[in-house]
Amino acid sequence: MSVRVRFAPSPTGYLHVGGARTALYNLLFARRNGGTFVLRIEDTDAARSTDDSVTAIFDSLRWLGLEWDEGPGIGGPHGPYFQSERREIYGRHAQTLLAAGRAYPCFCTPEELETRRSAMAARGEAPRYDGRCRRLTTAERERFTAEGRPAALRFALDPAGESAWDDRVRGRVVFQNEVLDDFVLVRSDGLPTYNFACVVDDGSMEITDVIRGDDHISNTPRQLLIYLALGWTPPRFAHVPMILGEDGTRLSKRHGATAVGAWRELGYLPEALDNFLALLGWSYDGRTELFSLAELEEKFDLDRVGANPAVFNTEKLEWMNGQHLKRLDEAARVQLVRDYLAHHGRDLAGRDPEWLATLVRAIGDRLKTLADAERYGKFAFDLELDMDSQAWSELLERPQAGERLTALAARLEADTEFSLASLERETRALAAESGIKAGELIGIARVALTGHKVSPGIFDVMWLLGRERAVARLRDAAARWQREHAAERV
RNA sequence: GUCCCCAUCGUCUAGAGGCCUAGGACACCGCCCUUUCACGGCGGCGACACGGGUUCGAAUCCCGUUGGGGACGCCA
Repeated sequence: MSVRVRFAPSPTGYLHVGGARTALYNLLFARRNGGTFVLRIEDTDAARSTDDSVTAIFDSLRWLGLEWDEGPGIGGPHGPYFQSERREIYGRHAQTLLAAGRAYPCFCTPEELETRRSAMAARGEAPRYDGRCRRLTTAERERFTAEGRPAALRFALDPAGESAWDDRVRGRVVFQNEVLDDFVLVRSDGLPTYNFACVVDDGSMEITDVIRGDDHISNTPRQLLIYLALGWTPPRFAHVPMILGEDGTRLSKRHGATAVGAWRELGYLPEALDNFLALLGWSYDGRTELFSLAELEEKFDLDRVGANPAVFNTEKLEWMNGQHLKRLDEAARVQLVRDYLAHHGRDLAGRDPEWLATLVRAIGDRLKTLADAERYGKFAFDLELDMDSQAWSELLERPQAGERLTALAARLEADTEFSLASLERETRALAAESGIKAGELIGIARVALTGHKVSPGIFDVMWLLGRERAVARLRDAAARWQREHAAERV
């Protein structure tokens, strides 16, 4: 039987990195095995599900390159792919269980259940359903129903025996059925609960392998029981470990950027994020770390997914993003930078394409994220210079900096060629004539031209600014230097 | 509290009884390259949680302890 896997997010927020990794593993497993990757939206909780979330999840998945083969917008033989549109299907299977005596109506109200639960907790007992409605006589049931009391449907659990499975990442996992209780299958409003909907859907969609976060491990025995009660063969399960925040606790909002969209905004590449996420729990050979999505599709293997939780390490992601950026050819890199800058409010429409290409080339490997293009290109984008105060006070300490900047300004003004080569020639010649090292002159020029101690190569900087602006900035800095020195001496 | 899961450098990991004086990567620290930073090269720091077994031999297998995580909802 060919492999069928699914990613089944509930649309109650943005796609976060944990979900993205689960989706990625499912897709990789499907691709590697020539299988089908299904997307299903688990929106049975009407109060918390939103259309915006659905859209955001689709966007993030597509951005990451995780295109589904079957699901919303694409269709397929097992639709619909929104749980909210599958009520009749759940109802049908609920009837089957009811008729078979594997489920029974429960008339307990949420308030009653809550009261009993807290009483049990106070006594130090595990909070479980006490089975009260299971013991109702037929007459009582009929009476309650006639009274119009709302009923949920509960699973009639046999506490004997155990539920176990061979997990593809953890090996054999065993639960004694007696630790479970008569859990709810269908809520009194007629909507299925997660466990029930999940089994009905995975079963009817012919899912062969369920790959999900290990926070679902304790749901698995219940789901197994439902499969059996329905007379279905359960899929294979693979529970992948959670992704934790830097402090070792479950990743959440307070850990900063956790949404896939947030990383996109920060200038990260989808392939870098895929690569990084894939390695959070999976390894190829312990040495190779850089993979494109295509390479992951070819090499991913569930057998090499570890069982221990992984901390999301932003620094490594940044490094990896830089590596992916480096591997791009220049045209692609320039295009990404252009799009990113435009998206973040930089109007580059009037710029010569070659100018931006030169900027990107000049930034070179400093580009770890697309946001670095803004950081290192700011000196050239803005008319006004953004002077770093630390850099300036250091410049102030350089002997004769004012005179040297003035002299450099004169050289540049006279340089009719104004090419990378001529700029370098003129700058080095001036340094030689002044009896100082080129590095000294370049250092002060860098601060004068860019306002920072770190920047792209200085000749690129000059060229990117153009003669007029470069000369003006050198003169401005020279004047300020003289002024502040004069003031100091007084 | 009950149940389940996990346990190798700060972090991600390799390791499936001898190849391990435990390998790689990020981060960090030196040195080299160099106009700075970054990139690249070289080197350094740095881990088998603990205690019992099993075995000629254990990071690897078993048990326990400790620590961490998760689940105990008419949420998913």
